[in-house]
Parts: sequence; structure tokens; C-alpha cells
Amino acid sequence: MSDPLLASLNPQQTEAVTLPARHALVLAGAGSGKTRVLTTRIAWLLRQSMASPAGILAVTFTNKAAREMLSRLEAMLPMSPRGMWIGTFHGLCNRLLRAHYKDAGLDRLFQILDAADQLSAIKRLLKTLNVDDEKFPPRNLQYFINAHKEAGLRPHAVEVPDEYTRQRAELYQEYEAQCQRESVVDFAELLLRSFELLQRNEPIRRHYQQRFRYILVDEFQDTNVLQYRWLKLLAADGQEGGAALFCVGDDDQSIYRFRGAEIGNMRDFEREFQVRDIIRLEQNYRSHGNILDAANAIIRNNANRLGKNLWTERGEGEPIRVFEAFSDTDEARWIVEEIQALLRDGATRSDIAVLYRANAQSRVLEHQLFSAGVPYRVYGGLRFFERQEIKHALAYLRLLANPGDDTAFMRVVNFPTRGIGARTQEMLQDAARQRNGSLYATVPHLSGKSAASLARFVTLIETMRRETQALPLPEQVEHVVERSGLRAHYQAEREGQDRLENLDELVRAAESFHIETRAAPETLAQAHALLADFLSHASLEAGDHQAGAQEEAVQLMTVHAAKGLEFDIVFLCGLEEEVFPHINSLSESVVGLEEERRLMYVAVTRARERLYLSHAQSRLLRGQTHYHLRSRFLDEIPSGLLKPLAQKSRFSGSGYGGDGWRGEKTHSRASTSISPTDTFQSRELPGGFRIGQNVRHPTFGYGVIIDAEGDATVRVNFGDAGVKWLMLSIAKLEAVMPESKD
DNA sequence: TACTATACGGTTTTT
DNA sequence: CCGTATAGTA
Repeated sequence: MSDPLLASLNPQQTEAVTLPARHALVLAGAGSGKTRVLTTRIAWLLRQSMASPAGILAVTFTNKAAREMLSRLEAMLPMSPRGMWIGTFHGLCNRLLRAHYKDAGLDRLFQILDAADQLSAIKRLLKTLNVDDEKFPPRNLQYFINAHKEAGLRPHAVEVPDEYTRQRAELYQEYEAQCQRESVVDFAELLLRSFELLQRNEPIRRHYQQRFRYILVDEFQDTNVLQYRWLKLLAADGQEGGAALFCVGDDDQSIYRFRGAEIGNMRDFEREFQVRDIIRLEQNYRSHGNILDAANAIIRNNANRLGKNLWTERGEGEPIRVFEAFSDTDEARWIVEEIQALLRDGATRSDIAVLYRANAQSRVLEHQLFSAGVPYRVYGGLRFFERQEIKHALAYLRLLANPGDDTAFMRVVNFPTRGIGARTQEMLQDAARQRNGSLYATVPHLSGKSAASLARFVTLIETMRRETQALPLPEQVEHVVERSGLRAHYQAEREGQDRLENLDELVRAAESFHIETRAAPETLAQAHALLADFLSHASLEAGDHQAGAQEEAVQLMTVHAAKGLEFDIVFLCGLEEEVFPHINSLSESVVGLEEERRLMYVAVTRARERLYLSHAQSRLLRGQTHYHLRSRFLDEIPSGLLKPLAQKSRFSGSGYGGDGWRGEKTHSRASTSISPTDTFQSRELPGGFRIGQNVRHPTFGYGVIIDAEGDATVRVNFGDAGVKWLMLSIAKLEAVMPESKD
């Protein structure tokens, strides 16, 4: 009696999928089939008639994950999954607030501020309040506001241990008032506002508590305090009659603590919901054994884990290759050579990823890939809806939907330039503040020379509104792009070609949105709502619309960006102390280091077949050469899993000359053959030591030579043991070669 | 008002 | 080193 739905699941997956209506926590290791379990669980609940589509709420963090779930469900189910609430926290909150905008105290067409909009709103606020932005840096304030919202705290609830905090709380309050006045809502507000709506409006709360019988949460380890409270509220706090909460997550893959993710939620959930069913998915279907062994060995060094050990049936596979380069340039060049060799052997470019800790590291890699003519794609750049031309066009649309949106007003009032300069804008802001009205509404009350140009702008917006209101959405967008002068502006600009194409792409995005939502607005109100929906979509799915064709290319991205992805071949570079683990995390004691280690764990588990780890003796950071010790994470991997690659293997046959790494001659030859821009120092000291050289000292342990004075004294960074000046003639320094280091 | 020179500050990032 | 933000000048 094999059930086709469960046919290819392992026992633990099956157990998770077929649990009765109870709260459950699924600890799903990397590559253990977590999305599969989530979707199959939903399909199973429906098939067993334990739930109707309307009774299901599934929450994810990214739109991509939500879409993935939806499309898998579509393939599994006999019916359309449209009746279910499946989406991101923010998307679902937006849906909730649009449905109950009055009860939530919002305008029908409220707009959503993305992070950049929020920042400019804060800057504007400080300006109108005449607040010194040196004393209250806008970014700082933004963080302050968001952190408190994410903790569920309104201004009056903020703890004020000192005067400075009190002032910041006051600015938080002013910011809220401004948002309310302008009918705009930031990301954190979407969550907090819908949480408060449910909390204080009993009929609405009861409605949703009774409606949702099953709540499923993906990437639960990434939830913040407020998101967890939101879930608790919807699940009626675990009381009898509330929804069954099914949370899937991996504490070892929690890498967003810096933006408020609270791993403690997993333990809290377990306790507060008296979770009896904790299921571990430990069988990994992705990577070979050596890779998993390395990952397990690394993560074992973290305390306070819920505990989990990945295993596979795929066999141990290849050893993990480790390469020590002289410099970052050298490292990049080696990676590119290796990639070219792999491609010659038949590898596919898109199956190869190069991962790094910080975006700044992509430069050298890009340079080498570009020179070698290897197609590559860097992830994490500017996203479609965040491009300035797109934001400008959207700002015009926002003004059509909501003239009170001062952020949008300020963005385009003088773009393209209309002779409305800073002084005029300030004058308008002052007047608006006095009248306690929006910028837009204040314009007609002004007089004087600059008032005329402002009035022309308002007339332009009014005209556009009149001209577009009967048009279908895509034509509205097209019209605005044309009529606002944006198109003409970019046509006149020398390098405006890409921007023009993006504006065309925006019109196409409106078209597909129009088609997907199958909206056929009949009344004016419906047409307005459709425009508002499109604008929400643009704010909430900014990254969705990546410009640029899906070319067959090597994939470059940060480890963060690689979470959830997998590749046959992974290069993880820059494995040096202060780079990975990152210097800023090292100063945050254990918590910071443990998060870095989880990041390392995520990085390693991205690889299916082959993993390369590399580090460089010297690295150019912000124009300065740094000499770092190799990363402690490298040493946390059992040496039996590693295969050190000698410099030798690459110098022979790769055109650099030289015949080995050990010989003293090779040192200078190899390093001088590196490009002239490379600042790698090659001056030799007695005993064959150089700056950048890895060494070992009987007392201080491993270190790296970072400086030298004359021929006799060297400065060595011993990491935890500190930085020391040593006499070469006295100190028993031993050179450590990459292939001999244990 | 618009353009150019200097200072400054630089993890990770989704919504 | 490199982009951004502000100050100063045409």
C-alpha cells in the first residue's frame, strides 16, 4: 500500500509529513529536503481532508521560496493552490492590512517604503525638525526605529536609560507621525501594524484564528521576535482550538542575527507550545561524504546547538582541495585557471560558484574572470526595482495614487530638473510644516517666483492623473514615463541607454502583473487599487525582477546570498582570519564568532561534488596590504579530509615558469611574475623568511610575518597570542609551508 | 541652480 | 581603493 505522495520520502520525512494536527518542530539540515517536506505536508493535509485550502497559512522569508512552494504544490495537487495563504511575512501582512485598512488605521491606498525610501524619509524628517544629523545619524536612527518595531515596541514603550535614547525615541515618534500623515508604511511597520490589528481587534483575530487550522513556517530560525509573536497570535497561543504550528528550520543555518533573527525562537517555540514532535532530517541528498564530514566538524565547535549530524549515502567523494595563494590576485588567478581546466573537462559554467564573505572581494575575481574571458554573473548587485530610473518612475505613479506621499514628491519634484532647487524645496517644506499638510497640498497656498514652478509641477501631476485614470495599468506606466520627461531625459543622457531599456522593462513588468492578477478593473476605485497593488508588488519584490539574461555563467556571490542554493563545484575563497571570520564579528565575542561559523557551515554545504577552499598570504583591502593568518575554520576541518594543493602544480604548465614552491628562488620568481599592480612583497630575510610568510613559534604557535625591520627583526601576528617583534637570530621561528602544515 | 572638488567611511541583507 | 555626501564655486 505504497502511497504515491509519500513514495520517495525517507522515514523521518514521512513522519514529518504525516504528523497529526499537533505543533511540530522539524530540524532540517542543509540539503535534507525541507521544501519537499513542507509542500508534501500541505498536499497530505488536503488529501486526508484534514484541512481545506482556505485553512492553510504557509509563511516564508523570500518571494522566491514562496513561489517555489506554490509551483511545487501546483504540480502535486489536483486543485489550484490559490485559496491558500502562501507568501512572505511581509506579503501576508500587506494582504491583511489591505483587507482591513480601516481597522488598521490606514489609508486605502497606503504606500510601502522600502529601506532606501525609509532612509530618505528619516533624513527629511530631521531636516524639517531642524535636528542635527551629526548627532543623530539617519542610518543609526533607521536602525533604532526598525529594531524597536521588530521587538514590538512603539515609541512610548522604548526604554530610555539616558537623555540621548529619550531623544531618539522622540524622533521615532515623530517619524511615525510623519508616516501616518503621508499614508506610508515601512517594512517593519507592515508586521507591527498587522500584529497590533490582530491583537486589539477581537473579531478579526478570532476570524483568522478560526480560519487557519495549519500554519507552516519555513526557515523558522530566521524569524525575529515580532514575527514569532505574530505567529503565536494567529495560532491562538497554542490554546485548544488554535492552529497547529509546523515550523521547519535549522539552527545551524541561522545567519541573520545581525538583522534581528532570533534563534532562541526555536527553543521558545518548543517550550511554549509544548512541542512533543521534534523531527530531525539528517540525511543529506546533496553533498558527498567528505564535504558533509567537514561541515559537521566545523559546526561541532559551536555551543548551544539543538544538535544534528548530517550523513549521506552518496559515498565519500573527493577530498576537499585547499590552496594557499601569495596574494588575493594570485588567489583569483588560480581560481580562474582551475575553472578553465574544469570547463575544458566538461563542467558547466552555471554549476560552478565562487563564494566569498563580503561583496568587496568580488572585484579581484571579476577582474581575473573578465581578463580570461570566462562569462560570470555577480549576484547581489542593484536590483531591478531599486534602480534610480525605476524608482523615479514609481515615484510619479505613487504621486498619482497618493499625492500625500512626500517621499515620492521630493524624489521627482526636480527630476528631470525643473528649476526647483534646494531653496525652493526648503521653503515648501517649511510652509507644509506650518500648515501641517502635505507638500503637494501646500503648493497652491504659496506665492512668489518659485511658487510658479512648483505649481507647474503640481499641474503636471494633475494632468497625468487625468490622462491616465481611464487607461489600463501598463499604459498608465508608459504614459507616465513619457509625460514626466523621464524618457526624454535619459535619451539625452550619453549613458542613458540601459536606463531607457529598464523603463521599457518596467512597462512590461506592469503588463505581466496585469495579466497575472487577471485584474479587469471596472470602477475607478478598482483601478486605483490595482495601481496600489502594483506599487506594493514593486516594493515587496524588488529583487524579483533581476535585469539581465540568464546567461550560462560562473556564479559569484556572498555566502549569505548562496543560502538555499547548491552547486556541483564550489570555490570558497578568502579563508583568512579577519576576512572569514570577519573582523567585526570577532570583536563581538562568542556570539559573533558562532554566527561566522554557521556561515562557514552554510558555505561548505553548498557543494555537491567538489569543494575548493583557498586563502591568501597577503590581501589588498581598502588600498592597504594586509597579512592575515589562515582562517581558524580551515583548521577545524580534519586534515584527513583535505588535500593541500601545492603552488607547484599550478606553476608547472600554466605559463608562470618556476618549478616548485619550496625552493628559495621560486619565492622571488613566483612573486615577481605576479602583475605589477600586485603589492605582494617579496624581499627576502635571512633563513628564507618573507613578509606574509606563515611561521610557527614554540610558545606563541602559528603566526604570520607582517613586517620587518632591517634583516634582523620581524613583526609577527600570532592571532590570539598577539603581535610580537622577534629577533630572527634568537626566536626559534619555523617556516610553515602550505603543504606541510597540519 | 547646477556642477565640480574634497572628505568620509566603508560585513553580511530580505522584506 | 572607490563610491557617496556635502561644501564650495561658476
